[in-house]
Amino acid sequence: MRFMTSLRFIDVVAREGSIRKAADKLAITSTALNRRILQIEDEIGQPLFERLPGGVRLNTAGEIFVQHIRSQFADLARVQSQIADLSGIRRGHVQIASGADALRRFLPAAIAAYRASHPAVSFQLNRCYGDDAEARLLSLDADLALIFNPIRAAHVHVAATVRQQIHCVMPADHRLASRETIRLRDLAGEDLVLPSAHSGVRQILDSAIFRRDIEAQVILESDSFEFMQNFLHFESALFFQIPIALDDGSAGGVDGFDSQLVARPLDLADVPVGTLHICHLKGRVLPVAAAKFLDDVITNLRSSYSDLVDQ
Amino acid sequence: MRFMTSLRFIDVVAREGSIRKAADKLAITSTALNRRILQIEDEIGQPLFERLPGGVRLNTAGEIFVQHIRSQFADLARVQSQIADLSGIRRGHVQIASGADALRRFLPAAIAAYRASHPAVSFQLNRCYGDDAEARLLSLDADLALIFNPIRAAHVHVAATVRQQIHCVMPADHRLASRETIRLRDLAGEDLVLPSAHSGVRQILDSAIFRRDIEAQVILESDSFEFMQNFLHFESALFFQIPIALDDGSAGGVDGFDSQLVARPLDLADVPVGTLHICHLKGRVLPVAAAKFLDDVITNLRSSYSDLVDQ
DNA sequence: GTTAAGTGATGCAATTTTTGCATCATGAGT
DNA sequence: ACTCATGATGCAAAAATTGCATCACTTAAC
Repeated sequence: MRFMTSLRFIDVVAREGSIRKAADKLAITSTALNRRILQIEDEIGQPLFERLPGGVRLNTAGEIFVQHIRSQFADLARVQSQIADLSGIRRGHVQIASGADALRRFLPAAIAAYRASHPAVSFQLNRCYGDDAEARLLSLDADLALIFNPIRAAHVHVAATVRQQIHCVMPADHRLASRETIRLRDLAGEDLVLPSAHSGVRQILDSAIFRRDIEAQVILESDSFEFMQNFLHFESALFFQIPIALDDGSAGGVDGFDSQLVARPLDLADVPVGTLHICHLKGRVLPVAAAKFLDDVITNLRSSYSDLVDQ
Repeated sequence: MRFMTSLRFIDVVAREGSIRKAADKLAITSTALNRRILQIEDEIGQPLFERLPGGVRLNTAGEIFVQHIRSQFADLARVQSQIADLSGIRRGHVQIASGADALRRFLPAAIAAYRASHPAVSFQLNRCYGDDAEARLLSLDADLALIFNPIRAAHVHVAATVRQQIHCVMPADHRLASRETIRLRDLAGEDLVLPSAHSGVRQILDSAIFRRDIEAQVILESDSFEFMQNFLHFESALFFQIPIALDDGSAGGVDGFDSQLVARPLDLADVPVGTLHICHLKGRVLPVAAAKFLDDVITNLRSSYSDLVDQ
């Protein structure tokens, strides 16, 4: 898109924080890039960047303008996918920011199913925590976000939510494996494997465990669910996930280990139910591909979980 | 704005329906313009215009794209006014589509009052009927619309409404001038001066009068309220307006005639109350100037009319 | 202090892009 | 058949963009 070049350049400079670095990335000289920026600033009538000794940084006007630029790019993508839809083939690119939970099992299956009927649609998945995901929505680096977390930012529109009770995962021969539900007091003396501090699961667990002053040993902390789950086959411990991150119905674990692990819900009396939020930026018209994929996701979730709430 | 040139060109071509005419208007050769369009179409990957023997016309893809272009321009205007606001002075341009009613007295006063505190804001007023106004909002040729009419289009957001009872205007010495309210049956045998068929006032009157089969003589029909009102000083007749089009409180008519005319409301039992809608395009972020002016308008209306309903 | 390494800005020449002229091909109206 | 309009295209002139070399400046390290 020739006519967007200057705007794209400004976006890159804003991200890189330096004209020279941005120029490298864009494969042009810093001179040319510098002049394009000066020209735009001249046309706007006000500088967009502060010149610092170590580079450049957006000023307030620049923040406003760059946000405009990003929304133009996002809208252009929507227009293109809409135009492509006219010729029958759905093209497009869907960018998703998701927590590790939904990335494990749910999204791979959902995306594959969608691509089966729309092979010209490509996807980009970025794993991130709640704050990141919301920032990505705002900067239009993500079309959709799946966050197991309270939503903080006002600019996020929640398209649907699923209530997800935290489950305790353990080897099938663990002494707690026979319980229907796990009480927090049962965790006393146990070895725990916990997700890292930013995780929504962790935050719920922390507030529940610390409030009750349970004495449990945290032997391992990781941001990789896969690592933690596999670790359990070598050392007996407890770790925690929400249903969407577990195999739901599909017989046999992906990695061949899962059959030796069982998941039991934490008792609702001890640990509040969490909520998975499916969101996009408020007020935004999504590209066709993203909008339809969102529909599919909600449909999938509705068939898998009774606790789906549209909003 | 150098970087918007090609897009602006496409917009003009779409409006003119001919590359050559658009080129004239843009003060360039048709060759250059033609090539820019071919280049954009090449980048989009699909033609945007149908080539007809008498010129060009947008195809479906073009409709989508031009709508995108217009929203880009509108959003750029918003960004510029927002950036200008940072430096203390509010700059901007507010485009208003309004029926003749509000254009008479209310908008001149409202705009003058606003400009008194923000002299760097310019205005463009276009008089039009309901359908036009809604189309202008959609094509982003208008930021705000004041329509005395039912709203038909789904893309319009109604920021506020004011109920306005139709008044009958007559010479002060008319036989009906002594009545508190005018009944429709009083109009039998009278000479009527009616606004033209597209007018909201006319539509309400038509359905009320025709339903009751009143035999009144329509001696004059015009789309100019000023003409109709002044006509009454030369020939005795009845004509109709809503309060916002009449002098509200300001002593002495603008044209020096008004003191000899009186307005009496039509009885609510005969003629339903109409609604003035103050609207903008749904989902749109208005430029600062337009948003603040809208606030002012609503504040003004609230102080003048008790029947204001925010939405 | 002094130096070195990073930054953005600027004059000038080479390059690329855009523009305008002349012209062609096509279709509608007369 | 003719005229008048339209958009498309080859080619040369004009304009804009780019890259090189260099300047002015700040920070960090020595």
